[in-house]
Amino acid sequence: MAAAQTARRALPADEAWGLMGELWHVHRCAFFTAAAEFELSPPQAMALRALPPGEPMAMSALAEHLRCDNSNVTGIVDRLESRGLVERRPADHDRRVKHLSVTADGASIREAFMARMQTAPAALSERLDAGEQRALRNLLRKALAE
Amino acid sequence: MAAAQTARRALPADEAWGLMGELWHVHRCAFFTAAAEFELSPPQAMALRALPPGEPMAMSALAEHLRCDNSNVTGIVDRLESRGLVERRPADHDRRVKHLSVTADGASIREAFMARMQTAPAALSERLDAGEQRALRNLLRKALAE
DNA sequence: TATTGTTATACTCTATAACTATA
DNA sequence: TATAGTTATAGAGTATAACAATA
Repeated sequence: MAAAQTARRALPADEAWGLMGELWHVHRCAFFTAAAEFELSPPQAMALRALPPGEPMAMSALAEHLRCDNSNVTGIVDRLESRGLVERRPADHDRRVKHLSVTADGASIREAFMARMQTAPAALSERLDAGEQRALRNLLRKALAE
Repeated sequence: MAAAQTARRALPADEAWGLMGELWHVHRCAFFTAAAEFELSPPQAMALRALPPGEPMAMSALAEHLRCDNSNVTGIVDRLESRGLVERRPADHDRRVKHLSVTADGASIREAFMARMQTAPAALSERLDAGEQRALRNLLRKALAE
């Protein structure tokens, strides 16, 4: 039992996961910084990211995506809507459901925000050479395939 | 300019970073779930993680680590202290400074929490074979060296 | 009756500014 | 006077429960 735990803990995947935790920290800070630049709170930024232009989403679907209760989404969307970044519309098939979609302003901020987020930190782009970067990308592609 | 941006965007490191964003999401959920299991709010869990047993830390240092204002730390530590997980003590060299340290209970919860967090998700431990896991670990070690 | 979204409530996190107690 | 931490205040996120409109 103890031996099994030790073996489990010794998996390179676990150490890789721990190292990714550090990158996670970096990513987290990058996310907060980028969100603040656009005057978005973290949940607002997550919501905007979850709303690709032209793909309306129900409030409950957004709540599921944000992993929070429906009731929270009301306030988060209220604030995005008051800034004119998203809009609500009753769904055609069921008038209880409200469909969210990004406005033109929202789409433009969304794109700028996501472009800002997609630049790798120096740890990746400078400390790894081109071949190593490709190797890392390929391993992650495989891990996340499907 | 546009060409340079395109070149920059095409770096494998950027794509790797994007893929890591997905893993980040997984890690984020794992973190929230693990924190909730121990009835810790996310900032409380981050604070506990920042306090290795036997290494007291000033309130302001913890604030810096959590990247929030000093005033927030007061409340976060209040709640941890009321559960008996950490304790405050005026520092010897300067009685304005308060040193935080985990109690025995705090250290035990901290260890369990961190053990819970260090297990890699299936995406890493099952979809990659042992050699690939080692390769991933080595690349991340290099990226994060020092 | 069941479901979608809202409202009400209570607690936590967050930043700013004013305060205290030390230095 | 300058600094470490606290308190006061206000806004935002969170969950639970009760509610409205619709199905």
